[in-house]
Amino acid sequence: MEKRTTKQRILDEALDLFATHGYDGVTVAQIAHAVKIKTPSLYKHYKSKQDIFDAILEEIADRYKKRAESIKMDGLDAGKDTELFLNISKEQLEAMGTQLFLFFLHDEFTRKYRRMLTIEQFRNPTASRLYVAQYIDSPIHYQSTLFEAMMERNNMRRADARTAAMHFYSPMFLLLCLCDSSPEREEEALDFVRRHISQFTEIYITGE
Amino acid sequence: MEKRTTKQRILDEALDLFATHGYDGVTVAQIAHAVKIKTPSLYKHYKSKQDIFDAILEEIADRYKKRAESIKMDGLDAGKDTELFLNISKEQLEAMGTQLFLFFLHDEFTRKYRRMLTIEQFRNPTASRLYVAQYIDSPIHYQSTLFEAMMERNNMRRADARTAAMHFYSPMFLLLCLCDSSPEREEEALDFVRRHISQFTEIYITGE
DNA sequence: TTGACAGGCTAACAACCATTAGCTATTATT
DNA sequence: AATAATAGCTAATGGTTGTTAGCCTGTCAA
Repeated sequence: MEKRTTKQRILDEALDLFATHGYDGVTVAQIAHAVKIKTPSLYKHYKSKQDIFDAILEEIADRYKKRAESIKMDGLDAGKDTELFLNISKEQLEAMGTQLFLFFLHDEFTRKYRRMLTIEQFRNPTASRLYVAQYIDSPIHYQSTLFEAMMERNNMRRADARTAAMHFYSPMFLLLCLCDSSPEREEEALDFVRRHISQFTEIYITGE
Repeated sequence: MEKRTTKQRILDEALDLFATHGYDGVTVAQIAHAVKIKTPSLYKHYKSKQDIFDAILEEIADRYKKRAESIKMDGLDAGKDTELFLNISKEQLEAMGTQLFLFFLHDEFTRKYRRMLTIEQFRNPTASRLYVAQYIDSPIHYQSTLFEAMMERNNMRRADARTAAMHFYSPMFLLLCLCDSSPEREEEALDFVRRHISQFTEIYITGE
């Protein structure tokens, strides 16, 4: 029963357009054309252009909330992943990192709405909140608790965990920005990610 | 004689508007109003709205080019700064880093056009090129040559210099993005910058 | 003094935009 | 079978947008 309703297709196509042209750079006619219906038919599903935009933001917020909850259910925050990190080889860690990076880079929905939030963050307070929460605060907080646990067990060089988290995450963030802007440099970015993780573990992770 | 010509004021006000609303979110009437002239008078100075935008991009490219040239004239790339880094205390380094960060954050022109490039990078190839060059490639390249020199003189832990450069720069980049989106968190970001540099030097810089 | 030009203005326009009204066919409910 | 609701369509509208035409005034060189 959960096919691919028109209402959902409107959101998908609108997101696709907003993600490169921004809210003001897209006309309702363009959205309708992408969905293959006539412009006025859009209004059978959403009461305005702004309403479509808001629905996309809501969808993003929902997905984020659900993901955050599922993380908290998997043991106290990063508890489960701490175990993983402890008994992992340097090579496995590198593979894990690149895989995560590739997911963020390639997953179509993730990628499109990251671009949309990047564009809209300066004029839409909700977009700004979501952008900061998802791409800055949340990853750093997650890595932070992970590293704190590892430091306590002496699996990691003792230092400020939040700073270490930033040292781990921010290169990924920068390379994600690079790839969003210049997708043709993906391979180069990936190479950077690998060397980054490798060098990070060499510096921060104790024992072999 | 180089007062503040109307032609230049148009660029300034247009940049101001483009930096928060994006190209499509700004009307020529808004620009004219900000300059305190009537809309059609704009066309005595620029032949179209797009022409105004292109002139801004050109101005950005010019400033960037000049800065790059002046760096290269100061000895071979980062040669001069290498000396500085060698005979600098940890505290001085920290102060230098925060000062540089604050300049990028507070300098009005720098800040506005960074925001504009952020918004326009996905639909304008020139904006994309400038964004990547100025905020990713150029800083990393600069830090890279600096670190290479320092490693050769054993002033720094030997490692891949480009990766080290990313470790040094990317947290600044992330925190700049944070402040652009949430200016009220500047103090927190600044604290992060300090701890980052402090932890970085502890890890990478040899000797005291 | 004359004349060219720069730089402002008002008036106007065609194109485009988001949105509404109202018709119709299909589907679901009673 | 009758009815209501859904979701598409065409046509139209009022407002806005970028842009042009053409007028007027002050400046300055010839």
